[in-house]
Amino acid sequence: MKIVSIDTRNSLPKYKQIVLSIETSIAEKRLKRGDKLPSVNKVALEFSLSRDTVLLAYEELKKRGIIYARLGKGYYVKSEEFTLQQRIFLLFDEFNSFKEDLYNSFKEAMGSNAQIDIFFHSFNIEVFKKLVNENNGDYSKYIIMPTTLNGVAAVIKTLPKNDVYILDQANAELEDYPSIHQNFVKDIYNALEAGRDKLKKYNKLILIFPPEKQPPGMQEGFLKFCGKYSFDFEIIPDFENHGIQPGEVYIIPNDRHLVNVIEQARSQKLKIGKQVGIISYNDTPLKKVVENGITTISTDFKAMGTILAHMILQQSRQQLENKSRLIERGSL
Amino acid sequence: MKIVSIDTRNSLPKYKQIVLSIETSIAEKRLKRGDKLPSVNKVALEFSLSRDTVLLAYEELKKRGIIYARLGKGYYVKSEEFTLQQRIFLLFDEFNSFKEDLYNSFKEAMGSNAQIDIFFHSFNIEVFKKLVNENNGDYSKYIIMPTTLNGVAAVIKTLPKNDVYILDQANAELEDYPSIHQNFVKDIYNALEAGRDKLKKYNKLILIFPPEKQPPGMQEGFLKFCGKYSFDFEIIPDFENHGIQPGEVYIIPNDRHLVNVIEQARSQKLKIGKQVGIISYNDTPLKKVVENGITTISTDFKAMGTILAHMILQQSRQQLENKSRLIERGSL
DNA sequence: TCTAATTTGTGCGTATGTATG
DNA sequence: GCATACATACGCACAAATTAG
Repeated sequence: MKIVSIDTRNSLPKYKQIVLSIETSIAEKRLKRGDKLPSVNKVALEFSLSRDTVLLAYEELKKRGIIYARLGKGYYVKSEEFTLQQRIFLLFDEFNSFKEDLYNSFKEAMGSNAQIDIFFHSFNIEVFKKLVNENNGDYSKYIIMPTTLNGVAAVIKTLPKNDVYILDQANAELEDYPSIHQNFVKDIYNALEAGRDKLKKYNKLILIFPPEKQPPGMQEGFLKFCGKYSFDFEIIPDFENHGIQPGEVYIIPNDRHLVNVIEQARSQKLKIGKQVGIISYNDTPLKKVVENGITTISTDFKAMGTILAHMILQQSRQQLENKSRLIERGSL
Repeated sequence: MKIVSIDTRNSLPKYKQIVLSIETSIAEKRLKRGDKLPSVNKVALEFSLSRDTVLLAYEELKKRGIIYARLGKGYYVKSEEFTLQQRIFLLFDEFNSFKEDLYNSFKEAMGSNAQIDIFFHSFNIEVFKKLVNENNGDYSKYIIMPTTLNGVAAVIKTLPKNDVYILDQANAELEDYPSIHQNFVKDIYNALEAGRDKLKKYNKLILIFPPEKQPPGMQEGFLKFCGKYSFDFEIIPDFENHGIQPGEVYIIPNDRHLVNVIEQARSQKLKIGKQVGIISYNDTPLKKVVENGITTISTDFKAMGTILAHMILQQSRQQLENKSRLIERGSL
């Protein structure tokens, strides 16, 4: 990694890019107090810049007290303590309430020295491509939630490799990038296993699974569990006027379906938690108090945001699985 | 074929001819992403135009996201796809689930020919100022939710006057701008009046009101209603280990407090809708099925988004109050 | 001690976009 | 449409300090 790097596509003024890249080098400990910076002439020559542009950057750093000059010798690092302003590109799939916890905890953990811009691709690859292309070069970090979109890997690879983080979904083509994601296969399997004692009083598992929006791993883990423990099962894409048979357990990723199932159960006078079981995805405060509480399989989005921020601040590059658990309540 | 060409006999305004000829050049691949446009001075000189005319054209192209400027260098092609007629700057206060409906209905009603970028000021005037300044000039419309921040008016006034829309809050200093907002005073007053028959079986109204986050009008309307109909009342900033007396009605803008109140009522074995009343703010699907349904005062955020989009598409400049209503359910 | 090469420091001119009146 | 001040970027010339030979 070089001390100075500039990108002509970047809309940031060149002298500011130089300032930023030197600050980054110091923050990442590639430059330490007393180290000599590359000379003005060298930098100008290497990047085909005017001497004055480089000079402007060095003067700026001098003004901020980060470096000092010795006439006839060179520029040297004076201080390692300053706050580096980060600009973060955060690309979500869609606007929904589960992003709220993630965003807030991420923002909080990044502290005041980060500006975070949020974008949504809405499961549209063209929008995805456009957003990535148009913002490439303008940010210090790129955090991307690719979800189940096809063709994302090629687009992501056009971004600066060291500044990209993958959120929420693992993907074979993106395994070189640091990431924090849910393991959907494992999560649903483990959750069902954790609730197996309670599942025994039911005789059929039904997954409400609209395939475009939900990650395929969910289905895979569900099938794996049903196979292993010989449960009768069904996968339906939607819950519309679907009568409920006593002894069924519904696994419901979407909250609108959850409301439908509860209302249907009530209209059939079926006791939730006795004759019908419900497992919902993603915990929200209200689920604690619906009926006798709704059992949820829940990834801790708050933790996801915090861990992501730490990974960025400490420059660690890991592939982490975000913890998920079964929160047992009265509905199972 | 030149990049820019204008025809004085043409009735089309000169700046629009420039816009059109550059768009054509891009469409015909004579200009590609990253290419430099002829400088403002050159074009002005070549066609004997005022610098301002050329500037107007280039600014128009910038607003549409087709080109961008590098200070001291020139204008460059940013995007080769410019089916997008509108680029919209949407500045929210904070990320929360009620924005979801608003955003989705707005996006839907704007149709495919709009790109919407979302930002959050998090109730911080410095962040607000920075976001507005940095993006001033890059968008065709600016939609802003100023909330209760002081000093926003001066910042907003730096934006192009005809392209600004105010969301969710009215403000005396911003009354010249088109807006769609809740009338918090009227909404809570009318809602309570609508539910007055049911309120009669209770003897005290309690508003849980953390003053920093909630609009002051809410408190004003509450007090007005209590005064007019001689209700005993109390305003508390938080609900922490607050014992419930039978006969109390809680008006709860925040959902975490809602959960606390429900749990407290249950632990005191008080029947919600009989001995304790609850009115919650903002409807969500789950509130239909909590207890026997939670009565909510709810602005239709979905309608707000749709109306906003229509206002923009039809270039109407009105100050509208968004409709709000009391959704009566079992909790009152 | 002299010289050449390297480096910082200073000054001036020109071109371009940005902002304001 | 015109004028003016300002920020960014590039290029050239020259002075002053340091270092290596």
